[in-house]
Amino acid sequence: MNAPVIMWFRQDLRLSDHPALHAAAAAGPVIPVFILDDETPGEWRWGGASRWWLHHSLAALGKDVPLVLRRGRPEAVLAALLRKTQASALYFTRDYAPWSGKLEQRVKDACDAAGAACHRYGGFLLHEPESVRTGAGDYFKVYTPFSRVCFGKGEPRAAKGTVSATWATHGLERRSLDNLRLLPTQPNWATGFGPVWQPGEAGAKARLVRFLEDGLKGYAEGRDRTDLAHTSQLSAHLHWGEISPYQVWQATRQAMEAAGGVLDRDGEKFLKEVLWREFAYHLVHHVPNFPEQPFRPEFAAFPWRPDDKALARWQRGETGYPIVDAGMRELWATGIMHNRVRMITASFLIKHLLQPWQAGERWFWDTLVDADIGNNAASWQWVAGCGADASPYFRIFNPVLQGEKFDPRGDYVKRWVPELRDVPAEMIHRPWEMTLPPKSYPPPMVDHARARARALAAFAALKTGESP
DNA sequence: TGAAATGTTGGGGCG
DNA sequence: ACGCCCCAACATTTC
Repeated sequence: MNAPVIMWFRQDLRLSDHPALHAAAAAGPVIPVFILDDETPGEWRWGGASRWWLHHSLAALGKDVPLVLRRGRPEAVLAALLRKTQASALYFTRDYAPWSGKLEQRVKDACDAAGAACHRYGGFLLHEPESVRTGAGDYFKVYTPFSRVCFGKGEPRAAKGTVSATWATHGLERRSLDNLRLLPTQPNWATGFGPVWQPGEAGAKARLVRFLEDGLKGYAEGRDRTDLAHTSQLSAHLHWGEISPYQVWQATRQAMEAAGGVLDRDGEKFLKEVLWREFAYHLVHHVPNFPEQPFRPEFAAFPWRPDDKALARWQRGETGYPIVDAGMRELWATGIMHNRVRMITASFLIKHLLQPWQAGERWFWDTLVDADIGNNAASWQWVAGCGADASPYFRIFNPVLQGEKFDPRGDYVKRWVPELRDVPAEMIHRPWEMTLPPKSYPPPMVDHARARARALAAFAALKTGESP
C-alpha cells in the first residue's frame, strides 16, 4: 500500500473542484487535517461569528471525511503529524493573508525536515495574484482595468466534480470538534444564526442554485434593494471555500446561456462582483499591512475623533438613523449585512462620526460570518477613501435618501428595528420629523447636514495639508 | 457603487 | 400679444 499523504484543510472546506485535494487523492490514502491556528494571525485570529461558522462547516465536512482536528501553529502540528504517520507528502491550498507567505514557507521547511514533499495549490481565487499584471508589469490599483484583464483572459478553467479519495487516519487521535471551543457560550449570541445559514458544501451548493434560480433575474438593480432577496449570500461559503469561485463562475455562465441572453446583464454584473473579491485579494497580496494601514499614506494624518461611546452606539444600532440601525442589528442577529447597508453604515461611522475605519473593520471582523481579510480591508478602505480606486472623500451617503431609495416601503427597517414598526412608510427613514416619534427609538445622534459639513472640512484639510 | 448646490430651460400664469 | 416671473425639471458643477 502507498504511503499516506496529508491534506491540510484551511479555507477550502469542500470535496469538489479542489485542486489540492484531487492531487492528494491521486497520490495515496488521504489523511484530512484541520488546524485551528490562533497564533500566527495575531489580532486577525478568527472572530466570533467566523468561529460559529467554522464549527458548523467542520461538522459538515467531518460527516464525509475522518477529519483530524488540532490546534496550534501549523508548521509544528504538521511536522508532528508527518513524523507520526510517515506521510510522503503534504497538500494544501494557498492563502493570501499578509502572514500566509511566511507561514507557508515554514510549513514547507517542516516538510523538508520530515522528508515529505510539499504541494501547494491555488483554488481560492480564479486568478493568482502573480498572473494579473498591468502593461508595465505592476499590480493593478484600479478595479476597472483589473476586471477588464480578468475578463480578457477568457473563461476560467472548468470546475471539477467531487473527489474520490481513500481516507485514512493512520491511527491518529481524532479529537472532538467541541474541543476547539468555536461556539459561543454565555451568552450565546448566535441563536439567530442557525435559521439563516447552512454552513458546509451542501449548503453552499444549495445557496448557489437558489440564487441562480430566484435572485439572478433582476440582480443588476435588485442587488441594491435591502428589502428584496437579490444578493447571492455566497460570501461566507466562498470565504471558507465550501464552494470555489470556479464553480460559481461556471454555474453563472451556464445559467446565462440557458436563459438565452435574458440574464446577460444581470449575470455580468454578478461576475463583476466576484471579481471585486479577486481585486481585494490582489491588493492584500501586494500591499503589506493593507488591513491596518491606509493604502494612501496621506490618510495617516487624518483627524479622526476616536470616541468609544459613539462607536458603541453604532455597534448596537442606536444611532437614530433607521437604515443604519437596521443594518447593525441585522449584522448582530444573523452575522450578515446587506451589501448596500454595509456601505451606508460604514460611511456613517467614518464620515458622520469620524471614527477610524479600522474600528469598523475590527467590528465587522468579529461579527460577520463572512469576515474576510481581503474583502473586509478593501471595502473599509474603499469607503474611507484611503484605498485603491476608493470612493472619493466627498461621497457621503445621506442615510435618509439611501433608505428611501433602497428600502422604499421601510420593510427592511421594520424587520430589524421593531420600535419603528408602526411608523408610516413616508416617515420611516426620518422618524424624528414626526409630530409624535416613537419614544423607544433614539433621536439622531448627529445632525446629517452638520456631520456632512464637518466631514468635508476634515477631508479638505487632509487634502491641502492644513489643520482643520 | 452620491449629494447638494448651482445653472439652464421652457411652460404657464398673469399683469 | 407680450414680457416678466415663478418654478418644475433637468443638467452641470462642486464638494
